[in-house]
Amino acid sequence: MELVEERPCRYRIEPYGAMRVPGVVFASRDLLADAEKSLAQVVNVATVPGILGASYAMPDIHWGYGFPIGGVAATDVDEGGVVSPGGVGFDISCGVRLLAADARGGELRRALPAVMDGLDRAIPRGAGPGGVWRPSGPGPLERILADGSRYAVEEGYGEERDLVRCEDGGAVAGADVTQVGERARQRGLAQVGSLGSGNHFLEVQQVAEVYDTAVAGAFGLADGQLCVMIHCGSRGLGHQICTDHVRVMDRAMARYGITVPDRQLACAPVDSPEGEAYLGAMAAAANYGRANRQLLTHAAREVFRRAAGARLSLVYDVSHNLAKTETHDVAGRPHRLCVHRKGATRAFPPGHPELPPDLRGSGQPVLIPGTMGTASYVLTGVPGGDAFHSTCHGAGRVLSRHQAARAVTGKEVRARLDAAGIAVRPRSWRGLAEETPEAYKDVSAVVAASERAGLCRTVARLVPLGVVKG
DNA sequence: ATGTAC
Repeated sequence: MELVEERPCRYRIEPYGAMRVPGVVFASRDLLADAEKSLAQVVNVATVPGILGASYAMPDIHWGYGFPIGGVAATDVDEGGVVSPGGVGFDISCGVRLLAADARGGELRRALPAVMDGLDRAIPRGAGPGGVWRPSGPGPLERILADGSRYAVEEGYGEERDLVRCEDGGAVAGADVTQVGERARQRGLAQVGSLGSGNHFLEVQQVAEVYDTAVAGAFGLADGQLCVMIHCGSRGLGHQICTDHVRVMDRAMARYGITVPDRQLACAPVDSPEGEAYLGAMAAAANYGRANRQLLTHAAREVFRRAAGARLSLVYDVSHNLAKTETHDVAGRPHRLCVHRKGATRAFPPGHPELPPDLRGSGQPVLIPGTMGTASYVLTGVPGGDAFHSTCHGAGRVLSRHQAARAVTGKEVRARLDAAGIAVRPRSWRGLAEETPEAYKDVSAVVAASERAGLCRTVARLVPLGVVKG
């Protein structure tokens, strides 16, 4: 694979074979060590029908199902462009929500153990069923799928600002609940308001450094401020929807004369029945994901109110696993695109019409969850942002779960976090070992490369005080 | 990521 360095942190793979567009990789050489398999996936994605611009990879690229994680691919809806479930990923609408407390870290130091104990009891997590809210039947679940966190707020689990500061105002349009299968519903019913496992977490954090005071202020953040970050997705419901629709598309591809170099790139035209069915189900899963984060927000707020007398206000909520219909100028003409972001975060620039009025001047908040025990970042979109206004989403694994669990025990990880002054409330020792920081790339290097590549600007760095893990 | 295998 030949990577041509166009400028710092921007490499190009010239089209060859069935590639319709080049590959463009934003990263430093260091971050691309051992990236052979995922770069081959960048090349594969460049062959999908209707792809426009390039097959993009973010600095945190790693191997995924069909499409790389850290990949962005936009297809032209009006030119036979396809949608692919593999371009979104199994955890549909996995994303991050950041809340700012009306207190500085130091002010709550004495209350922190009680807050952590409260969160330990209040936040359902780990694999399998269990959530803060059990819908009373199919009716309420359908409302969650159709209206996302708008429904949760309507039911009393939030406030108006929670919708203003959430991507898409709390709910993606176009959810089609009839495309959510029975099995997905069954799995979803039991998991509303739960973290899940793996790299998902709820952290109590403190703003450790502000790089742009004005933008941070517009977001509602200041130096020393206490925050809560929630990283989770659509649990078994999104996973089941992905499984179901991949199967349908795998069978339908031949009918549309589509050939792809890897069956995991299964796709269908955006305007085909299969494409519309997937997008309708995907939107429903996205709404489930937002409602999930909203209900966890409510649970965390109750804990902070009781244990510390503190309020939590939403900074932003943004997904990093989603396909969106967006209009972008390409070669001087607006195109209606299906933008797949898989392990990549939308990063709208200042002035973008879809931003709420109070964020128009600053750009969209981009939330980057760090590895357990390390920093997380708040970034913002920039004018002229490349890759259809997208940037990185996190650190990215370098050790498999098995390798990580062999390298360290959960108790060792806990001891290290304790020594660093970070309170951890794990669900399992094994899970803690699998998430040890050395299993991941350095999130700071990922963020630095993203900024160097011109994809975003760094606004603030947050460090954890307490971690709630699945 | 995921009822960590259909």
